[in-house]
Amino acid sequence: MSETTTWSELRDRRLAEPGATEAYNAARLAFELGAGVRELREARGWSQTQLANAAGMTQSAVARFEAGGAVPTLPVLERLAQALDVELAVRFTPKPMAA
Amino acid sequence: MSETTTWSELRDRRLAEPGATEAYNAARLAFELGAGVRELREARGWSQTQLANAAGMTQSAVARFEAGGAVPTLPVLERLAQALDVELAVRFTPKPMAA
DNA sequence: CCCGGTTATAGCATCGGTGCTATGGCCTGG
DNA sequence: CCAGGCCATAGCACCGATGCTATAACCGGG
Repeated sequence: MSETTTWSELRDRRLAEPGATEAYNAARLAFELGAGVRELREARGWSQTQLANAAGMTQSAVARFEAGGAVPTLPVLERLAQALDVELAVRFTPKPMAA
Repeated sequence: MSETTTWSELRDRRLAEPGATEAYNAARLAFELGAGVRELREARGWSQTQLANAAGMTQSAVARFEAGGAVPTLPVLERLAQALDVELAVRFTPKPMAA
């Protein structure tokens, strides 16, 4: 994740346009969720294949998701949560304090 | 909808088939999120058109969303949250208790 | 009675996530 | 060296959410 990747390019471009931060935040969410799933999965000692099987998908789908390759949809998140035996919480919370 | 088939019927039916609860939960999430957005919007005294404008979408999209007509995607939720000046929280939480 | 504002719904095009198969690289154990 | 398990990626078809315009229903005030 260094400056040589297209990541920073994309981010800067998106941050440049006003009101484009949402897409960036969504991508960020995807990445964090992927990392979270990976943690939960590894904590259980499962392989991607096992989790995929439990969640009704294939290993490639799990890999893509954990890599943050796409912003996941709520049904998929729900299935993963169910497979990992955790609860998926999606809610609007009052903003902390920032600008 | 409330003529012969009731909500609880639908729920029970879906809960009956194994592995179908995810889709049901996703739909439920869509509905709850739609209601939540409606609350936040009305609390600000905004019209669907105003919110749509602020969120970079059209009134019809907001209406569809509030009606729970489709399971929203994370980018859309992020934009709505930003327009409503709230934070969108999506996370996996340890399950309270089995059911 | 018409008009402006608001919400709901339909129809349609497009974009993107999902699901799948297949493959390659990597490491470990036999 | 070879076999097997694990992960990453590519390519593709399909489905569904999104975005749009247009329209209907409703209600308020002029």
